[in-house]
Amino acid sequence: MDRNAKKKATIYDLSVLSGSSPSTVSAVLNGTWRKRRIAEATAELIQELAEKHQYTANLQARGLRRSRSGLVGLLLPVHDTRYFSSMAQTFEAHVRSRGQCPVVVSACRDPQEERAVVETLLSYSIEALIVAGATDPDGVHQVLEAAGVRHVNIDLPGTKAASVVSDNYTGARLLTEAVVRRAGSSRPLDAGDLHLFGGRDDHASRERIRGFRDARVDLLGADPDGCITATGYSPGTSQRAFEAVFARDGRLPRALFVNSSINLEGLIRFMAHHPDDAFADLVVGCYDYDPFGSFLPFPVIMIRQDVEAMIARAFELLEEPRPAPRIHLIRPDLVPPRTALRGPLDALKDEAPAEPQAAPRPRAAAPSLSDGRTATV
Amino acid sequence: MDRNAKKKATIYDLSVLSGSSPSTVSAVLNGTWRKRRIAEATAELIQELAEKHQYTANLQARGLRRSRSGLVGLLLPVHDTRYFSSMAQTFEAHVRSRGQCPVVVSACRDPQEERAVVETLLSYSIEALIVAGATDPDGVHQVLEAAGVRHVNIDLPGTKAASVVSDNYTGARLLTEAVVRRAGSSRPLDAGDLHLFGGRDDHASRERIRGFRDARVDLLGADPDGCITATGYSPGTSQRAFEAVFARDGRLPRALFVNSSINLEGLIRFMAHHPDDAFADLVVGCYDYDPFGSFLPFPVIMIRQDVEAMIARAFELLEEPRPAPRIHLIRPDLVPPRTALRGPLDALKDEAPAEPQAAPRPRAAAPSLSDGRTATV
DNA sequence: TCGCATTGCACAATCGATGGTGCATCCACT
DNA sequence: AGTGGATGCACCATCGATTGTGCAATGCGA
Repeated sequence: MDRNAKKKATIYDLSVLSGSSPSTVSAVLNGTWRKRRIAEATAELIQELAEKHQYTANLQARGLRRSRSGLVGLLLPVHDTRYFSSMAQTFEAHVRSRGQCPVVVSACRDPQEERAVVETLLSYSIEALIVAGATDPDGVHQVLEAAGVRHVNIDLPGTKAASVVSDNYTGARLLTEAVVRRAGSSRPLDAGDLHLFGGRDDHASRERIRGFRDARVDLLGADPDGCITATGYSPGTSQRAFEAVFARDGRLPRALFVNSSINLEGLIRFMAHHPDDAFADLVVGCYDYDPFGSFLPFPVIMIRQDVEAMIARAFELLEEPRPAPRIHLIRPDLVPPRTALRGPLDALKDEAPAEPQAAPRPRAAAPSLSDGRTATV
Repeated sequence: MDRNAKKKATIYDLSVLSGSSPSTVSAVLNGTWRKRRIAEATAELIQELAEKHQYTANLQARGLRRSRSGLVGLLLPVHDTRYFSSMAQTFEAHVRSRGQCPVVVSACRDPQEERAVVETLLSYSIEALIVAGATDPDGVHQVLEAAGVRHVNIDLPGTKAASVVSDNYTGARLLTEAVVRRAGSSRPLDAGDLHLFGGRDDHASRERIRGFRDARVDLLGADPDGCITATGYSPGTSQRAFEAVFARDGRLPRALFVNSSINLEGLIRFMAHHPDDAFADLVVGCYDYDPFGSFLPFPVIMIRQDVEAMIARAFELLEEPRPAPRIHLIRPDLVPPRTALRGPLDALKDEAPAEPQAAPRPRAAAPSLSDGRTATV
């Protein structure tokens, strides 16, 4: 209640209380006290006092002194995608299990913002950083290298640091093949019936486009122009791209390769404005897995990037003293339409009552919200 | 390249280089130099040197000295949900626009973890914290209050700090009404045909259940027992709950109120194992909006919590010197089936090429992945 | 009882930035 | 020349924790 924020206890407070010196207190509380031959009794006393006064170390001071912070960072392009949010979820679990503190920040795919965010993290003596989907991984690398901070690219590779990347070429081939097979099962598919939407000029998009083209040549015997539309990673732009093609051709292509779930959002925006028969025949392949995206009213074949494996590999690389700046490919999985996969949330302990329970009826008509503590906007 | 992480330049380095004292350098570089009557020429010299040597302040040292860090935190239960990931996205934009550094962490709905995470953040002299969907907001409050750190609950209210919460009662009524209307339009709906799944014993669930019950009585004239199954916020548990009801009744209820998109994931897991006719008649209302969830093959009416408004209000409250510990309700929106709403990603500048572009063909059959820098897993 | 090895701990420097205080210097004016 | 007020900056303590070093007290054997 008091605004007079009671200052947190410090080792100096405890040193006065215990009659020991600050250095002794410090040693006891950070576990190095045996090495410093502190008597067991002294240690116990200090630990009790610490407990009693709710001592917690000032990590800025510790970080300043040790020039390391216990922070491990994940730099994302954006949060609001199941691909990246599952990455954040997985990342946090990994960092926690190593007793460190995860920090997740996003940089909006803006190279300047990426650098700025990394500078900020560096100023907090971050210990390691996973750089996910960075627009300018090498620029970020430069900053991190100069500061001597370990880092690994993930999702989009750089040329100067180790990178963990989905096998986008193989994934795209698989996806294209699956889409062609599915769309061709009703009636023969023409090469011109298969379009790719989404992506920009980044490594992932290039590889996927390459896989798409190769598979199309192999399976449909041709690779006509005008069937690839780069829209960037933006739902709005994607929607407009679909609208444009629809306006031009009077219909959507029968088979779509959608470069990411963000672009798939563009497709459903399009969908919201068009009658169902625009989708009657449609088969979609989509890079990135989204559980609900897998259950749309038309068949959506997805590629699930193996986020768990990618993060695990990234942490292995962070362990290595001098990881080579090469690309580590992780094979993604093809996900048939209407498939509900488990995700990182399933790993959470005790997230729910052990067994589904019938909810108890409220004791009375307790208007728990109408007791004067509420307001409406 | 060098592993010998060149130490970052400090004000002491610059003080030697410039021939001024460290305090002068400090004043120049943090903008207080006019107040300290430093000569313009001195300031310019130091600024040039700083630029040249890429000086960036050690924020841990600054934080230690000033006992504030420029960090603003968001504590989430989980990342991997569009509701919370959109909250993170919105939060970051707000914090950035205030020139501070956003930090997003999750605590897995575990009260212990919540406290621990907050302790950690406190140790970094975090300046303010938004506590979202905390299982034990008052426990968290106690820790924060003791440290004198401003904070606001969001999504789930506490009794001791200001809270910004969706109007869950009204939202649930709206949603229930919409579901009943929709499901009843084909043939009359019986009160027993309407079940609620999901939630646990938290404020949001209680309010939603209250709204659900009230609406059901109003519209269907009864509120039979056994139609509410609390599953917690877990897809797996939800799935099992649907399976159990299905096993018992041989079918799903015709109308479902699903307490959150996490529970809706349980429904699609169920769906993946059952033939389509189990869903022929189904009408679902779901709390939380997920763009893809809105386009499932059966009608899904959703409630979109106004994350933008909630975050905005939360920041207003953080401004206030002593916000009262009351609940601020934000009205959520009813979202008809197959609706694609804009989200925080739409606010990102220049996320894509201005106009959809045809992708250029690769210059050659450049096997950019087969140049020896790759590996497959 | 002397000497030497432990044992147990205190001292003080240090990490980098901040900000209150105070001391020269210079100019203007009487 | 002497006084007074700017002007421009240096000095130093401080934030809290860490860690190398050193010294008193104790124990033990000779």
